Amino acid sequence: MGDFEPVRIEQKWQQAWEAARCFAAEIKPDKPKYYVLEMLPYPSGRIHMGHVRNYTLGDVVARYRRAKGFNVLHPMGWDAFGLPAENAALERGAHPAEWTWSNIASMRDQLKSMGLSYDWDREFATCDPDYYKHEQLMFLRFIEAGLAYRKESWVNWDPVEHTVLANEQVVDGKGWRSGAPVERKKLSQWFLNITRYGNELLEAIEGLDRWPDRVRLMQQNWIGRSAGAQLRFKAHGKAKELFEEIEIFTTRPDTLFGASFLAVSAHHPLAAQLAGERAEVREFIAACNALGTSEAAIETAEKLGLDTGLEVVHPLDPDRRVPVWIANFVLMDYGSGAIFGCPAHDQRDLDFARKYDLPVYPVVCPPDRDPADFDIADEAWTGPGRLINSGAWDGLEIKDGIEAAIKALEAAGAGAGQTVFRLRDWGVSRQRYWGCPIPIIHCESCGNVPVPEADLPVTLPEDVSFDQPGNPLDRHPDWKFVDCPKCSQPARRETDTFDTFFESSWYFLRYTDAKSQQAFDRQTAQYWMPVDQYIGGVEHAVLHLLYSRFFTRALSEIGYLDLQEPFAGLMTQGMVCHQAFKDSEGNWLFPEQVAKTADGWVATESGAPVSAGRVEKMSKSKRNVVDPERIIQTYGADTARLFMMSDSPPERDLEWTESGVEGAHRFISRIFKLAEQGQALEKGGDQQISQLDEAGAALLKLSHRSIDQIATDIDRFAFNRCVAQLHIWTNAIQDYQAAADPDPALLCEVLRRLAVALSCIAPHIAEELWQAAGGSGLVAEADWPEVDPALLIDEQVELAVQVNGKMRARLSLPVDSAQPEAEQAALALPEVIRHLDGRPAKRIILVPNRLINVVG
RNA sequence: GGGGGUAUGGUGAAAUUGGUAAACACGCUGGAUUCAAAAUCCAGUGCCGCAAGGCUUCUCGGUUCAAGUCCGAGUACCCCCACCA
Repeated sequence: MGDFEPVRIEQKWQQAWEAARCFAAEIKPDKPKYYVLEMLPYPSGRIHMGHVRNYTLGDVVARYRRAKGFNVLHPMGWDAFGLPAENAALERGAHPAEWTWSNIASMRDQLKSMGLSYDWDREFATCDPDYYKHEQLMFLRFIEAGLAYRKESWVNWDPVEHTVLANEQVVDGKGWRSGAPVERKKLSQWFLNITRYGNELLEAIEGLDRWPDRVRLMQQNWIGRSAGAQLRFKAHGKAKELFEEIEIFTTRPDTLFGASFLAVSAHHPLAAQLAGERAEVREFIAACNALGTSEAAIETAEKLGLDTGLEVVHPLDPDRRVPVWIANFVLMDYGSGAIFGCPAHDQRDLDFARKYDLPVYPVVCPPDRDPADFDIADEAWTGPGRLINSGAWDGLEIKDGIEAAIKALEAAGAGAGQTVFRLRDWGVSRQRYWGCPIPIIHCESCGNVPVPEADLPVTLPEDVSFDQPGNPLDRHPDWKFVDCPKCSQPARRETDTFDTFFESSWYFLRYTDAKSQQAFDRQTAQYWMPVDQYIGGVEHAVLHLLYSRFFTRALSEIGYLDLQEPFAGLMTQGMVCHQAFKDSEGNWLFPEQVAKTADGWVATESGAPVSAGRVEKMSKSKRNVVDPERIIQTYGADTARLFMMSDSPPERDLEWTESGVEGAHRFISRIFKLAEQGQALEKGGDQQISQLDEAGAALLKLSHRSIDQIATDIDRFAFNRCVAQLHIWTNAIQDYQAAADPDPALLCEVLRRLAVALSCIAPHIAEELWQAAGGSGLVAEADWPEVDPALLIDEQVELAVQVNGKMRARLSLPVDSAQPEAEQAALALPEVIRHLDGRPAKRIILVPNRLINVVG
């Protein structure tokens, strides 16, 4: 056979799989279905190690399920809209479409070289009108159902990308992609009504039992439900000229008698109203707006307020007046943009009250304090206790106080119980070119008019220029000028496009029926959905994963399908990391540019010393990247795949090391040798495995156990254990082969079993092995081997023997030995006699087949 | 500030969920092979000790016949959210 040439072998088998159409999926009623999906990539141009890890994980699951008899759907496509294409256009003059499609072509080749078992017939790119036309129709249906609407609102404006960002896309007050501090701007925008499902999305998290707890918790926190009360303070005196009442939200209505001020946000309508008449208010609001939203700014920001001089009436005590302030720490977009301040039981309110010399009324007394002399110094009491100074509520626990307060408010017609969510509606308008056009026409007289269905899709014009910042669609000479579909008067197209998370919110449905004339066929989608195993990065815990859950519900509501949750199982993989290197001038160096010597790391070219930094996520800026293509060209895809699965459990970060890759390659080469040797063996055919000697019997037993254990391990995503078992097994096969008189029929049988198990992780070399050992057809289509339960049981087992809980000896006993025999054998052991030191055994604990502990 | 997680040899890690700690691999050491090297193969490798033996899962305490695993307190690092009323 000759030298091991991974690339040649791998291409050969990739062609064989394609010719046999091994991975094409279709509905098969006689098999259980299994939908494995990895988060679809953005076509940046080249695959990176994160992709390699993600798709290898998915491919192992897909190939394993196929062998186990499932009807597997495992598709791949491209999340092809997005800003990098526009940036490329700006920098290189390439049209975004051209740039994107050529990136897709090269990344497809790279993925194919990995030997992934995709049904490529279902591939699509979201920038294709054949894809996005369906979501334009969905959007119109959403509008009809009240799930999409347009409103003017304060938005997060990214000054670098010149577009609006969703709340989910603002991280630490900065754009998630550009990193630029986000500005506040008021714009008219399209929103999807995700809050309508706030409760459902929250409560259904409970049932997502095959999702990581971490992600479930993040979604719960993101949705952020809090129960409390909404209540209204009526205007008093001259305030009546300005407003009737102010509505506030609180989670602690029980502390209502502790209210010493009311504060509204600087963006509250009342503040705007006052700003019209008073310069000091205008100045204060401007100061609030200037304040950054970054972490540091918030930490150090002082609680600032401005007394409006206005007063309101306490809702449950008509004689009590409460002053109204404007405060910088009150957020307009949470609750009603106004709060009542109860300094005694809220630290922030207390700081504010001390600063502006407002009264502090304690209304909750801690359990261990006397109400008569309980006072608040500079720490608010937020713990448990009983109500005081609260009239009829005195003596109640907080929980009962809240209930009593809500009842009292309802009776007084001043408020009611209310639940508010942190989650806000999803703004989907983006002022960009490379996205799905929003199918709306703005008409002076008819308003926002949907593009008639017959006119869909609204496609992007190709002749656009990127010579200046902003939205090229808006600048296009004629694209936006159309007649109103209703009144035929000149009107204007919506020039915003959808947030790209719109596309990724339903692509998993399109895969089920990628050639459909509709978005997807309802029946077919119902067959394949939900996705049984979804795999991707944890960075999408609240963005894509929440939007997709919402979309699935929304699409069900408008009749596209009948499903609540799109992803039954979720696995979030860790990052691929590498050590970062810096030369003496502070420049980052690529791993290929450094070498380890006896004196430490040096630059290969100059020999100058290099400082080796932390092991961190591979990133272009720190140059600590390794190109998958180079690895595949050098070692082959099987090596890259095996390494990815070897050491770290999938959810943990993985450090890419050259020595680890070489270890993986060494193993693949050993398998190649096994295959070579297998070629020479006399094939078993129908011949029975002859009477086995002891070594043969042991190998057969190990083979059955390995198959059993590898199956369990893949089910649990314990791929590193699974690789360990492959090592143990392979070592044993080599030992058996090297020892005297191996049975060729047994070897073939064992090698075929090994080939099936191996085919999940290293599918190419597994085909080589399968063929050499006389397997018929392709191992990619082979069934998972049967396990003989009789071979999983030992006749003799080794038990640990402890004296007073300390390990003293080992003891070999027949399996399932009962207490009397085990006791007898243990007590006879010299180590036990010695450590008992003449004392009688008071108690003997037997853990069957595992351990015996003599207590003396 | 709130919520969550992690901590095991020189390194990545494993431990059937309370029952023989360190499987498997990397690295390292020694040996075989080689003119030499690479590759390959064999042996060793938690720590202390010549040995018998003792010690060891971040630290301290507890429960238990038995604790890496359970409980309490603390330390370090990581992640998410954050003027959320």
